Amino acid sequence: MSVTLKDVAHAARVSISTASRALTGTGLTSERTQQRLTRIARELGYRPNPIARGLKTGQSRLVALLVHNLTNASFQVMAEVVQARLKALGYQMLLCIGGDDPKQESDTLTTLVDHRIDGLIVVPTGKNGPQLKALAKDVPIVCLVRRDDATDLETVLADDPQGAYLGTRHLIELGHRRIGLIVGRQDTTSGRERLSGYVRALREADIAKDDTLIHAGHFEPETGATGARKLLDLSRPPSAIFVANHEATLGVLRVTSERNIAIPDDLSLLCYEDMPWFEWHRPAISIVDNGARDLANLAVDRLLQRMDAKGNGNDGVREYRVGARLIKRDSCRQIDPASKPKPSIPKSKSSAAKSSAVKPAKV
Amino acid sequence: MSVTLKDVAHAARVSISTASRALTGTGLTSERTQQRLTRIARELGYRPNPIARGLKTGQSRLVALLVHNLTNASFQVMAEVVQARLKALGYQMLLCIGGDDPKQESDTLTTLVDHRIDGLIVVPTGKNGPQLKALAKDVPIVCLVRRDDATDLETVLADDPQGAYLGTRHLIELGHRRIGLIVGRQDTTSGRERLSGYVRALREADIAKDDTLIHAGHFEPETGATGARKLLDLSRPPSAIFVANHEATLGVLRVTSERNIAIPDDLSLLCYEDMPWFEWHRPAISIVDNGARDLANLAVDRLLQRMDAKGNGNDGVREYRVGARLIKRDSCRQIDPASKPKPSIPKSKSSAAKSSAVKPAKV
DNA sequence: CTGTTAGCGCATTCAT
DNA sequence: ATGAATGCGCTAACAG
Repeated sequence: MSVTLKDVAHAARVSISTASRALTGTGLTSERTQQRLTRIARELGYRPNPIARGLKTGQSRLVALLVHNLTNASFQVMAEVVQARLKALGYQMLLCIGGDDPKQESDTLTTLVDHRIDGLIVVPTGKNGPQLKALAKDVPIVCLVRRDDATDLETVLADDPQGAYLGTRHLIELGHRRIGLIVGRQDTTSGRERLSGYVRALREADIAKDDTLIHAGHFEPETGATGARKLLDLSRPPSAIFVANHEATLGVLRVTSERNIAIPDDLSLLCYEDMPWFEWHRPAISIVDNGARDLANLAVDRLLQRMDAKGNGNDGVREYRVGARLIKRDSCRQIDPASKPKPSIPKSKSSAAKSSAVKPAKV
Repeated sequence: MSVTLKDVAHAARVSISTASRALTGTGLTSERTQQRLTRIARELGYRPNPIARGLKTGQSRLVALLVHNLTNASFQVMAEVVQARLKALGYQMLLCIGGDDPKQESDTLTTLVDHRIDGLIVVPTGKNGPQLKALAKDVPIVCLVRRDDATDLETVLADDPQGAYLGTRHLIELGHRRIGLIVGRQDTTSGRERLSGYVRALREADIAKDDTLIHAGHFEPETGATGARKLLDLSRPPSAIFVANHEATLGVLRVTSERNIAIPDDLSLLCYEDMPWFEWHRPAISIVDNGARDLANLAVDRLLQRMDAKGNGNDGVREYRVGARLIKRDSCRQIDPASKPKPSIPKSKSSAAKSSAVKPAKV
């Protein structure tokens, strides 16, 4: 069917191994035969067979990306970035969707390794630590967005503590003191860290943390609906809601829409992780940007280095953070203009808002 | 590193070929050894090496899906559906993003074939017909969403003529007579067909087609912005706009937002292809649903059959259509309540609105 | 610098 | 029903 190395060698009247050497550019052939072979190969339309090569070398030129879904805009961006970067390097991306389900994740992981993937970028569920750890011996792995605490895998995380802090402080600076928080499951890295950032901002502003204002739940629209109702039904409802659970955003909007709550007049709304339509929504929704593009790029960088290093020495850095950024649009308003921001709120540090600030951080 | 067939055979004290036969379930082994080998293989944690198998069989258990991007909600759905279906059958999905760029498409196609993919579902740019045609000799291919006119490949299409017709008729029934259309490039299947559906509905209602009301352009938000401005700047602007170019929707919304045009009070808006947030937008956006899920499922069905058939006989059907469906929400309003819908407008045929109506259609 | 040889792990033909 | 032998296409020791 297709032309093989043998055909090329035959046509060039050299041995098959000379052909191999010439075409893989090992530099172990004379300049002349090198060029001659390259030409002949091109003329014949020779394309190396990655399967055969893989059987010999144990590599596949396949790199897998395992994410929870493609509905989340961050995952979309990551998939596009990873695919583009890898393709440029001659790798193909195997995109897998795990649905944040440990069972699926586990199954997928094994078949991926079966396929002898050369590398893996995974958003772990956190429930397959042991397996992940075991696989890491065979293939370079970097975790993305979430950490799997049962492993010591290299991990690229958003700076969620900082992002949630920035967002909350923004609301405080606008005069809000009762700020509802809808946040993700507390058994996930981002869920915990965003809560902690929120708490820190509150503390700095001397605002007592009120647990009735905090709603943690699964990464689903329904969580947002439930949370929003709970918060709005409070005897003293919040003047602002910080939706730090991206998936929950739609649910929150449904409730405010149902109840005819005007944003930002009746309620300020700040969300987490950008989506294209946030900007076009009326009012445009202010957000904390988690830097999905930077996250993906960094993950690829780290993976490539591991793939090159071939298990040599890692430099000891196990965790990387990508800066978050506050993007003010029109869904948050100033209230209580009489009272100025508390003096206890420190002024913005210039570095805090730079999304390009990618700093390795040993944790 | 990993346990091979040889190891299993050795442990079971049989030849390697017996082990192979037993484990692949060819039925050429005794029931007893069959079970014994299966057990031993499991105990040893044996996993067949797809690379080695592939070298022998010429198959890879890899199926590729080539789409333009992951921003388009339809492509997201398709990617998720295809991945899920394939995984259930033991295939891995290779997701490629071509950016609707012929060069990228061409490159991607060749590397995919290099990797000996077992099948391909592609949303063609339409500019690589010859290549696609050539590849089709080696690997089963089905086109999705768009047809490549230079080939006679099996193609799964949305019923865009019908969808655009339904949408336009809906607006007409609401009393609109000047209906703007923002539609895709006319060198694409969907672009042409949606325009034709619009024209047909107009004709049936005895409304003269007005070319100043039609704006065709690239699948980008910018097209929507340009088109909307053009339409709204008309001396007699339309009372409704049908955005049949999905990507253009955001651009249209930006313009209506900028100009403070109330929807549906000042302008009715009907869009094409659903997105999660359309439903939560205020007002909720009425749409024509192209049935992305059905499209993907049908494409997988077709591909699988081709992969099984192994180039035997195809049944002669080259083109399949998946029904479109009108979903009324809140972005279109009745105008001119005095004048009832023209008698010339035929009543809805029940079959027309069933998205599950998947009917093969020889074209 | 080049040719010869030997597998990578598996499926399969040919014997038995 | 099973074993021995062959080769898929390629790379890499090992010789010259």
